[in-house]
Amino acid sequence: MRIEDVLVALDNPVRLRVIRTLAAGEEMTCQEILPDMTKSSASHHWRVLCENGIVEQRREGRYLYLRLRRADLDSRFPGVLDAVTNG
Amino acid sequence: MRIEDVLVALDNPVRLRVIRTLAAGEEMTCQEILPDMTKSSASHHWRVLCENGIVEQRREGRYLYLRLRRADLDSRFPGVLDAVTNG
DNA sequence: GGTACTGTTCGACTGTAATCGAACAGTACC
DNA sequence: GGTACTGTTCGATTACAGTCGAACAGTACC
Repeated sequence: MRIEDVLVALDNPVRLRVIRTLAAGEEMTCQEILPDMTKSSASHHWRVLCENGIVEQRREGRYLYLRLRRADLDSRFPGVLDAVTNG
Repeated sequence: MRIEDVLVALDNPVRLRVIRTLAAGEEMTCQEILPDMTKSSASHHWRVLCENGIVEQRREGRYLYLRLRRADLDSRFPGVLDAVTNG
């Protein structure tokens, strides 16, 4: 988990919104998080968030649940996630 | 000082290198920090770093000294700068 | 004033990320 | 099997950031 990758994922208004949404509650389905966005665009952001270690997925039937990797991020880069979510 | 702006400034390998260089020592002249880069390109990065609150400038004759705004960043977003500099 | 230096600004080019629609794969349910 | 839904992948378009060279502004020093 490299800070460079985390920063790539964080430097985007859509992904920042996703992270803040996930930080507020528990795991959510993709459509719950970005209902207004095209599925292809949203899928692109899921991939970036996953590959860069911000989020992990859980498949349940045809639904995909996203969950913030808060513990991993807090232990590896303490303060970063708080800075993002607290503004 | 918004976290969004800070993240924009941090998501770039050149600027990350500048920040780490400045974090190691004290204030430095522009040319000391990026001796290998075109002046116009370097100047572009100074502007981003300044406008987004990462760095402050001090003019001395024809030299420009850059200094990391460590105290401001640490108090506003504790942990972020450490995450960047410590890897 | 003239020369040498530091950094800025401008225009142009290039590469890449974000976006979309359409086609697809997988699952659920009838 | 057929239909409906979730999310992925592909190709194409668009917008923007990074880069460069050239011209410029300001300072220093002779």
